[in-house]
Amino acid sequence: MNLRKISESTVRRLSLYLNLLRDMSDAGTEVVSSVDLAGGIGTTAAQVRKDLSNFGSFGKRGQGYVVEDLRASIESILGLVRPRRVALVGAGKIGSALLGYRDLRTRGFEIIVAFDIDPEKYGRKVFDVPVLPMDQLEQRLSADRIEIVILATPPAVAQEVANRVTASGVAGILSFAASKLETDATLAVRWMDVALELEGLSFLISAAGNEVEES
Amino acid sequence: MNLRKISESTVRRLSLYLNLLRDMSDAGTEVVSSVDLAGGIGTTAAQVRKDLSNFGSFGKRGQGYVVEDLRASIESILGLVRPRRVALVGAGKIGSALLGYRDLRTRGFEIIVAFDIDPEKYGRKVFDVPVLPMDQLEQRLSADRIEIVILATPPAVAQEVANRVTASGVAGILSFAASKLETDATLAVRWMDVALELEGLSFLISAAGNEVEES
DNA sequence: CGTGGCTTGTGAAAGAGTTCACAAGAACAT
DNA sequence: ATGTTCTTGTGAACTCTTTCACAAGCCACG
Repeated sequence: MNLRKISESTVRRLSLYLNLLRDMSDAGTEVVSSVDLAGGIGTTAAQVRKDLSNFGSFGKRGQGYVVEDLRASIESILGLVRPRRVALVGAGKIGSALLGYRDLRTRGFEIIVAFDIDPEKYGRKVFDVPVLPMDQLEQRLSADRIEIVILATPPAVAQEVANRVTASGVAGILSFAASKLETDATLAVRWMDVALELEGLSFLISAAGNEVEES
Repeated sequence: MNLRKISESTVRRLSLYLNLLRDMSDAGTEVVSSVDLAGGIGTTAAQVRKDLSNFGSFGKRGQGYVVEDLRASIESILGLVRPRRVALVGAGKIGSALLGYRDLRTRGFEIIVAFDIDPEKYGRKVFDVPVLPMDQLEQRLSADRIEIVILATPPAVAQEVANRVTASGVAGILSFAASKLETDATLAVRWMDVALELEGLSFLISAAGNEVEES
């Protein structure tokens, strides 16, 4: 084993393996091979083994991997031994949808609290999560030991919220605002952007027509 | 110029350039250099030029790129000359949020129609988009010449819907269901999964503690 | 207890993607 | 015209990721 730089693609695949392993676990499967795992997520067996080999040796030669054990190992690698404490900023359409999204909890993320500027929105609970006014942000992020913030605000205020969040001990941000965020290098940031994914599809669709042209 | 295999990362960056160029266009900026573009999305100037060089030559040496022209060129590359016709399957929490998400339209995607199995949901309009029962799916996908389907159904039915969609001339699917989809190779598919992104953040957060260990 | 069938873990090779570095223009001033 | 300054476009070098291929190990069965 040898912990170096782990690539983003490897981490992404670890998540996919984990999903698969949880399904297998529910289905009662006890042992799985790298071929099965590869087939289940659409990659190669060698890739699966290389991915895992970054973190140690989890299988038995000639046998494969014990589903429960590998599941637990990957959960540990991904830092999911206990539920992660998450907060949501922006209880608009997307934000509210996330509050009701039960899959988050089953996959190890607990939305503890939400924030919004709009008095129409704060002061009540949405799907059991209290929505608070923005002026309580810093205070509650620290008090509730929030690790990750989901940013579902209009793009115009995303940067400002990101700044306030950074100062409150939060370690990661998942942003639904397309705009780039300037943040402290210690803060992990990811983006989700529906339009960007659709643009990717649009490109593939057009390319299918135009095809290759060497020059 | 030389159209080969374009990498996913390149396409992703093209989207980011496009966003930036639209903002610049709105702000009245007329000319932009590869350095500016790189700074705006967090990459290097060489990368910007390499990305663009896949598709032709869009700038003037010594001068940079004309914002309006480059914007139009990238829109054309991404197949966004006219709005893409999109349908939504599953008008639940996430689905409804998407129907109200105006950014989609401004970025070139028009949700023409939505579908749901639940009689409580179909038969009305949500944010001006008609929600229809599932049994009209194939018929309307063809009639409305839908190019892309957004899948926001429970994971259990995602595969079944994907099958029905494939048979209706649709070219791409954007799925919010974590599960893998078996589809025709001609169909372009992308996934969005909040929990997967959170898992990626969780990994980075843990890694920050454990740090590197060479062996 | 040895042989055969199977699957892991991993160096080495191949393939992709990114960065470097510089020649080829383009505008402008003198 | 000529020189200066600036920025693109692009081979070549480099780095990172994936694939290949095989020794090492485990189990079952005779």
